[in-house]
Amino acid sequence: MNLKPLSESTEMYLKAMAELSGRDVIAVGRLAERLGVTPVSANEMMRRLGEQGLVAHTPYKGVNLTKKGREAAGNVIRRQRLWECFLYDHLKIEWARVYEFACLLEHATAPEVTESLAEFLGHPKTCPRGNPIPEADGSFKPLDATPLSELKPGQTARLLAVSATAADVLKYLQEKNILPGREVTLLELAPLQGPLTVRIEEKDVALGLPMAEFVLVKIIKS
Amino acid sequence: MNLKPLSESTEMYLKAMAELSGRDVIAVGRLAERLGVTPVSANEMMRRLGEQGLVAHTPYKGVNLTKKGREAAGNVIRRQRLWECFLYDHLKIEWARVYEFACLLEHATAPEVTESLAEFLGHPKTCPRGNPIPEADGSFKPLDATPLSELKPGQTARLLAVSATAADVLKYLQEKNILPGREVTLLELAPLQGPLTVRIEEKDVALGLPMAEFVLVKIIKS
DNA sequence: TGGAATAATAAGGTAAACCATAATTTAATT
DNA sequence: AATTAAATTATGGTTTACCTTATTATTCCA
Repeated sequence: MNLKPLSESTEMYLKAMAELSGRDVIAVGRLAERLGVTPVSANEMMRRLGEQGLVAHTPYKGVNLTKKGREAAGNVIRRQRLWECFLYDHLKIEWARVYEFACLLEHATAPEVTESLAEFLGHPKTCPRGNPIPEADGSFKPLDATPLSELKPGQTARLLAVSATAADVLKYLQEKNILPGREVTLLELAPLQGPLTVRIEEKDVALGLPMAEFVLVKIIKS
Repeated sequence: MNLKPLSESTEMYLKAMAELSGRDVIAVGRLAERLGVTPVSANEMMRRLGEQGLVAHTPYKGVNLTKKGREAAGNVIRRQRLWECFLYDHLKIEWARVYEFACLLEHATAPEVTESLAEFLGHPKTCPRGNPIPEADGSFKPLDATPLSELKPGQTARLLAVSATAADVLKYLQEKNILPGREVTLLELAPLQGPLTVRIEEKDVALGLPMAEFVLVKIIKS
């Protein structure tokens, strides 16, 4: 299938695209922002990935992963999340830092190692952030969940996953106990994109709207 | 200490130098050969590493690691060999392939991860190839051993370590059961740099002289 | 001491993935 | 329809680590 191994940079782009796309096209600008590069750089990269058949680019509309690209992205995400499990469960690395360390390792992992690791870990279904781990063939589907930002005041939900990846965001969430498995109740939603106040583990925590979008929940009580 | 992380390429050069140097200077040509680059490229790299204070280069004589370079190399080798342990003991990766996979991982391993891994593994002293694992501070000393190539016919020795790294060499050694811990007896040494014939695990095996230099033993019976 | 082999340097080139700046094109909104 | 914002393309530049070919310097050995 894949003749050449993908470059680290390529893998990062694919992963970002998979994490970003519900199913509609992705604005190249948003992608650039997420990866911390200029729109010009992201555009150049989209051309390259287009030539490799990994992404479909409709100028002025946006980009999308092709079947091949989606599969490659799934593989990268699989590796990443398996390493997250290992680092968290076995090496006892701090929850908030697991992502960044796994991100380094993911690009240096041969397929044989990935599958042996999955075996070693007992084929986990989710990473410590609660996100599902793609199958060995690269297939995956997005988590069926609601962003915390869409909760109505008074509703209670089970925290399913944190899709954030930025170290400072993860650090904040860890400190405030906003972790998968916990129960959250939305107490108040300030107007004008204001912060949400949620109750979690007996404590009240304020969350900005953008951060609340990274927190995925399943409503259990209205 | 180390402000910037070293590049992957830099790490490979340092590691190769540490593995190559008994204690005397290393000919740049030999280094180039080992790394599979041209002498010109290796020379350029030596200039760069010299500027960073990692190697001392005496033109027309050879290169040597500085204290700083040796420490950095020790760190790289430590990471590498810890991963070898993990891949072999826990992931059950084939002995001959452990080195190459660990080599990929070593460049993507943060110090926190290295130390947690060491802890997880129970602070092993040697890698599956029998080579000692440097300390957390990067210090290490070469194994006190004799190359198999220096044995006299009739002598028996305990196999301590395999310093080879090339995949095909490791594969051959694995197939012939030339592994750390085994007992070997040198049966015959053909003249003119000819092959050695050794008895190991009840079988007779022929080894070229260059390969025998990669096999380190401790003589136990003359 | 004179070559041969080895080492070093010089000069110019490649590829990937960035960058900035500026110009152009398209889309979206009023 | 005109304006503005966003996306794209064009140019030219940077860094790292390679490469080739050619030239010069040194060391070693006979």
